Amino acid sequence: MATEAATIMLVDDHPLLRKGLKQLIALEDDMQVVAEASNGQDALRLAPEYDPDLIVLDLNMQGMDGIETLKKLRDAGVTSRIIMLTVSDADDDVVAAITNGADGYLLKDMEPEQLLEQIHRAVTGKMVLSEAITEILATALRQPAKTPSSQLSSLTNREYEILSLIAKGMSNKVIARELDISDGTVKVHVKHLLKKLGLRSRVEAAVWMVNQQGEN
Amino acid sequence: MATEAATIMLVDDHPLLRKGLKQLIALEDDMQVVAEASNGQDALRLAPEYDPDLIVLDLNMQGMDGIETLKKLRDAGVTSRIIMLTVSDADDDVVAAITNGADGYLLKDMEPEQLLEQIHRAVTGKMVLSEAITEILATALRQPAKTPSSQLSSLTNREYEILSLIAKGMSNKVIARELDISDGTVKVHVKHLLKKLGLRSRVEAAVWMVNQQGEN
DNA sequence: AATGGGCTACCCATAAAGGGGTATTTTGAA
DNA sequence: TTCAAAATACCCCTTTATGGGTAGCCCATT
Repeated sequence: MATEAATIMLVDDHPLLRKGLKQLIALEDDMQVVAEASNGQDALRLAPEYDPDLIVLDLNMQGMDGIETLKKLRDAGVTSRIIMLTVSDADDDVVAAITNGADGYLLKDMEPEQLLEQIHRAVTGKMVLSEAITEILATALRQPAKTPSSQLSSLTNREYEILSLIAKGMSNKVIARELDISDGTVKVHVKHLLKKLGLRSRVEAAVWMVNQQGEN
Repeated sequence: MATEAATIMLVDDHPLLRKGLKQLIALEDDMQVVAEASNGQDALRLAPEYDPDLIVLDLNMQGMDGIETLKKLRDAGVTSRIIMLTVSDADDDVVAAITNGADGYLLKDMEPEQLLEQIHRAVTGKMVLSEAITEILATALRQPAKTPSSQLSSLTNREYEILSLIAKGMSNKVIARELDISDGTVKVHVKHLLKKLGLRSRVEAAVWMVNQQGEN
């Protein structure tokens, strides 16, 4: 990476934005765009093929959204640095992105020079965050009660109940019998609670919950 | 104990369950709840102080679990009769409870009347077991070989390593990449470690491991 | 009356996990 | 050196889990 130019893949469903970003990056002789994708599926296919140093991922895409793509990329073993690029500064998105393995979160309304500089920093392994984003994260961190990544309080009673049972190692079927509801319904609650907490599996949920309980 | 009401201590981390059980016992004029604890530590402190005739001990508690609490109580010289109350009918738990000095093992899904009757029997010195439990014990007795609950020490280095990663919430695929082996091999190790520990799923394994780590 | 959240339950699909087996290679201890 | 355990990797199969959708019902707020 020292002598060779850093490889970058762009993932955005707006051709114009990709083109602009590509030209912007082309100005730098130590970075080059080696792949482009207009959706999550293509990104998943191309990432392993090109194994870029950096992936710039749009958060707001049709179909598979950025967070979802991010998750799947990490699941697929992609170790490239990944920064999210978006117009949105929704708190939840930021937290979800970071907790799902994003290395940065930049807003599209940044000045091009600044954006380029941040991409530089990202390539060198630093976590990059827009100023507005750092505030959001800082705010989230200042609230000691609920952890940044996940709000236990955002769960409904039922979801919390089911999370507790997961943390005892129970399967959906067992939980269903325990609560006297169908296992399909349990699945729905699990689905929702995983999304709310930004976790990828019941195992993560169980571990997280147990640690949570242990701390209090 | 003949003329006076039998004294009982409840140990369960669910306040609701304690309350319900307490009210249930309050219906009987020959038994009274003299102490309550929501965790193993409190139980260890209160047991010598109140020296109850009977201790009803929840198996599935956060932090120090029921089995561990049971061991420590016996180690501390507590001679009260102790019955385990639980939702779990995991074979190993039953065996572990009995071999560690429990005088009974009841399931929480019993009918209240039946539960009360069993508690009565326990106070009078009889060993009480849920029906489903007796079968498990019988089966276990037929296989004298392997020791009760769970030996971390019986795991190979690789198995322990993988168990630790499971306790971090990782999937087999992720673990495979982490250790640079095939995910099929990870499955084999998981299979073996679950069998050795007498657990039914990676979630149980994760929870068990996290608790294990928290205690040490 | 209308809206929305929460709970229930199902549909569909794919991915992950679990449990049995065989087999090769490596490693360490007898 | 010989043997057994450990680690690796695959085969088979079934079960669980996950993620998307629609939809009805209840209840509270508007």
